[in-house]
Order: sequence, then C-alpha cells, then structure tokens
Amino acid sequence: MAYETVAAMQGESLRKGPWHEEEDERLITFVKLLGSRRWDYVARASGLKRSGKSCRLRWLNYLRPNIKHGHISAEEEKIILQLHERWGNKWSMIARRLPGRTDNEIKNYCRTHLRKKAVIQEQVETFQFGRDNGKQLFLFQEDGSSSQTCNGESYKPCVDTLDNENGSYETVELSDFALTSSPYQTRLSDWISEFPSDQSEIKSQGESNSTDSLYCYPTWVSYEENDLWGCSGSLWNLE
DNA sequence: AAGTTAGCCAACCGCCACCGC
DNA sequence: TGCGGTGGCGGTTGGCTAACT
Repeated sequence: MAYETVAAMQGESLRKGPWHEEEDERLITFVKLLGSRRWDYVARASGLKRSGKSCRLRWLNYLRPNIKHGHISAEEEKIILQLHERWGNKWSMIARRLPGRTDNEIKNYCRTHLRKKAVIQEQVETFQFGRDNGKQLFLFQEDGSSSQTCNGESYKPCVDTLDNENGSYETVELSDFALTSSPYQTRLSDWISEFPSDQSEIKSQGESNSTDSLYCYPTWVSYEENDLWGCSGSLWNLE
C-alpha cells in the first residue's frame, strides 16, 4: 500500500512546503544508509513526514553530491538551447548532458529564457511587418549620441522607418538594432544572433580544434537518440 | 518610501511506464 | 495477465526578491 495512503489512514499528515535544515540532514543520513532507490522506504525509515516522492525530489534537486547551483554559464546556455532544439522538452535527457545540473533547473531556465526569446522573436516579426496600429515600437538603435540611458548602456529611439513619401516601409534587419525592452534583452538578442542557425555550423564548430571556441561539446550529426556522445570537452570533465 | 511588476526557483501535482506479485 | 506500488518525468504553482514606477 502506498505510503501516502497509509499515512492518510493513520491520520498522519505529510509535511509539505520548504524543507528545513534538520530534515535535509536527516534525509542525507538515511540516503547514505539506505541508498537512493527505495524512496518510500527512505521516507518511512527516516521518520520524515514526507512522501517518498518528495524525498526523492529534494535529494535529486538539492542534496545529492556534485550538484551545481547558480549561474548557468554561456557554454551551458548554448548546450541547453541546442539540445532543446533537438529533443524538445526532454529535460531529464538534457540534464544528463550537463553534469551537476538538474532537470528542474534546466526546465526553469528554459521556461524563463525561451519565453523571453519567443517574445523577442514576436516583437521582431511585428516590427518587420510594420508598425503595430501606429503604436510606439520598442526598438531602439544603438547610438553613441543616444538619448536614453539604462544601466550604463545608452540608446535612442529608432528612427521612424515609414517612408512618408510613398507610405512604404524600409526593411529592417535584426542586426541593425538592439532590442531594448531591457538591457538584459539586448544581451539576450545578441546572444541569439550569435547562435548557429543550422547543424552544419554546429558540426564544424564541434570539429574545430580552435582553442578560442566556446564550444566544447561533441558533434551530434549521425548519432542516434540514445547513443552516448563521445564526450571529451571540459564540460564533461567537471568534478 | 511604498506599491507594483517581473523573474527566479523550489516544490507539488498528475500522468505514465515499469516491475513484482 | 491484471493490478497495485513505485519511481521518473514534464507541467504548473506559489513564494520570495529584485527591479521598476
């Protein structure tokens, strides 16, 4: 019978919400003792009023050794995005390629950043099709004599691209502008624009021995879904 | 300075696949 | 072979905090 059911029958309510330090310590102790497979057993044996699932999640996402927290590096960003392009929302698969990162962390990261990217893309498309019902657009052209400053970076509103003489629009390329709904998005758009647009580029970068290349992941051309990559880059050698 | 908004992240929920009985 | 238990996974939520107005 499921632990949750047993607990419910006994009138024992399972704890929810944030974990306390004592709970963490206790969980670590019992995982070391019992291993990290039988979570229902760990939950019961430890006396934690948590479900096995909850214990498992806490261990995998926070307590297990060699876990990395905090800032996702540029290398990791690129790998995440590329693997997401390839596999979609297979967070656990992606996480396995990034030692120390959890599926939850990657999922959260993607949700935030992919959404941001989608918004930017939508804005770019809107701009390229013309003004949105005459509303003020959000694009600013980078310029030394800018009239707007944000976090030390300065911008000025882009010139109106509507040709009033004949009512037509000039074509505006992404590379001509920095997207500046925020300075952060500017950097993000820069990053997106740097991103290889097809796998042949990725392959050539993967094969490159250039030491100044950011890429240290293997090529994926010709590799099967479940095949392990011949990982030799620094990212996989992290301790 | 106070209120509001947006971003981030930990944790929960529900579904599904696998396994043992 | 069917069923219940369990773990794994992706989606979602809620709280905290920083940034903005």
